[in-house]
Amino acid sequence: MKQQLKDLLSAALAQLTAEDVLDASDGLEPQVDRTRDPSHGDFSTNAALVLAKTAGTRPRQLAEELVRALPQSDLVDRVEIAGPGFVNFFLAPAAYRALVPQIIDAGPAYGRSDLGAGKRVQVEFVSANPTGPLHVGHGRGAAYGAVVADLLAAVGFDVHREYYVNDAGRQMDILATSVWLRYLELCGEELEFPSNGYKGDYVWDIAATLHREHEDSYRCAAEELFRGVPPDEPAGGDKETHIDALIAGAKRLLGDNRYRYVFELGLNTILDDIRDDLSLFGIDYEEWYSERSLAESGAVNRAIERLRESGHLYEREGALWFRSSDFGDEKDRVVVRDNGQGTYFASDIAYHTDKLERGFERVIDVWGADHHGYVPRVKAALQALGDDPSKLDVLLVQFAILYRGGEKVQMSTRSGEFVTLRQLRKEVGRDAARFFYVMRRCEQHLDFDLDLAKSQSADNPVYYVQYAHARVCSVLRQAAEKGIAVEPSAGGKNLERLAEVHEDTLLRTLSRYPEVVEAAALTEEPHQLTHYLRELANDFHTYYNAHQFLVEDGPLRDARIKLILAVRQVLRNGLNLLGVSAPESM
RNA sequence: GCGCCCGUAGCUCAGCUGGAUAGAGCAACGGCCUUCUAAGCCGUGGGUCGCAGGUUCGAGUCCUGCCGGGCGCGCCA
Repeated sequence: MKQQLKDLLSAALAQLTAEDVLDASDGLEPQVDRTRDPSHGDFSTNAALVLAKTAGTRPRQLAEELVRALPQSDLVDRVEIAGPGFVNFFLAPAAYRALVPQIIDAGPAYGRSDLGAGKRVQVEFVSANPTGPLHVGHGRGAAYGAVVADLLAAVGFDVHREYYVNDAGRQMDILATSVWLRYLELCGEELEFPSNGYKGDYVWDIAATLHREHEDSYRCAAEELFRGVPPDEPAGGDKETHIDALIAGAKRLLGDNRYRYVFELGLNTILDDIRDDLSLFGIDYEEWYSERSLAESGAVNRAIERLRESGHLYEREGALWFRSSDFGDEKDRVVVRDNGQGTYFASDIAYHTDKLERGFERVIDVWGADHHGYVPRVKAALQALGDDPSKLDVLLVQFAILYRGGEKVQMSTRSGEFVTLRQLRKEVGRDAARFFYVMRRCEQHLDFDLDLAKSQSADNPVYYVQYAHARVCSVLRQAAEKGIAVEPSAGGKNLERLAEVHEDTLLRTLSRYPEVVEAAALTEEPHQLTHYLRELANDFHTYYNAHQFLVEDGPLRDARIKLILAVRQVLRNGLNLLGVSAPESM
């Protein structure tokens, strides 16, 4: 609808340009907006106000010219000029009613478009280190990224969902060592578990697997391992040097193959868990991209070489630095450490150039807001390598704070006492979790009220929307029991009987859905969709309470059933985009 | 100290990228079930849009400076 009005307006502007009322250079994109106040019509344009200055006329006078130049259309009932020079469009009621068969016929396709024209977009999200199960903090990025991806797909982009697996680096070595230490304990060795190790129960589980499959063949004496290792922090030492020494000891005592095996066992067990967890959360990826593969394929070295050749690297204090401050970063960054090891940043440079080399026209990274300081350096690297940094869009998601009984739920990752995404899903259910996570703008801190998410009441927005869907289904069941034939394919027949205010409101809301999906997709703001669905559900519940659907009057009944069929379709489509189920009964 | 994000009703948040008289939901109060699910609906009250300037026909929205809160400023990932 909005698009059709834009087309009409463009035609009028072209007409006025031809008449020399407007200058061709004025030609800006005509803007058509929904009105807030129904007395201002359905849509309005401020074109006359915007163009008046350059056209050298008064806004209201230009508005009159504009109205005169507007082509005739069945869509528009009448046009008014109001206020300082707004042109208000009042749409024909028939145009709204015609939506009902359009929605029913389109089915799941209603609201989808080809705006993206098949352009390839990559959305990388979650990408949590595979050092433990996903916790509730990851959940928000997961839900948010998934919905952004689905929205972009809905408006016609070719979307590639990707999880960057950080399967290299020290954190993984700490995990492998933690597993092995637990294994040694299972073998009967007595040892002091490092304060910086991973202490979660899942580490015991992986160790148990190792012990079950290989019994004592990975065992060595704990004294041998700990001999010469500098003291841990509680013992007055440094926890970092302590654990690094233990890692080195594990590698030495196990040898390459056995160390590798423990490492892989930990990685794969956790990765399988994450994959399973996300899948149960309704999230599946096109690709799981290994960080390690970047080093193994030489991509990291290639990226570093390209930076060197273009003169953006220098050596200092034994390390290799990237002069990112030349590209707006606040200081330069190390890419190769003095011990010869590449940094995480070096992998990330290679990863991001690889993304662009794979031909994505747009690359979206969903990160936790605590990583915001990292954005300038990645963009700097892309620019230094001659790539276009504007192709990369980093969406920073603020933290979610859980509340239970009005109290903050405490979380700490290392101690293993965190609340996992699995536990959350178990507690509030997938639907509530998915919905709550995307209810707020991503820049906004999220207060996640566990009690509310679980409550089966009107306060709970998920149930509120789902209940509207179930109610429609219930009415249709009743209709079937009464032997009332529903003919969704009967086109616009009887629809002129829809004349109640509640029906008007509902039709207007239904007509907005494609605009909402488009806006939510282009601004990467899923919350627009959750707000819309609540509104649509509200309009439906209001209608439900005000009018009987299964009335004696056959044609009226038919019209109303078609209307609520359309409502059901839009509720379904919207919930589906959010990854939330649309139950037939509740 | 520097950087990013936030500040709108008692609480949690929208506000369509600068438009017309700032909106929802909770919470409070008052109504509505012999009728398709009351997991619902209707009504009432509630605001210095953190503060001060600026930009213009027009600012909650844009620019500057303060104030308050969160996060970040590793050769960790």
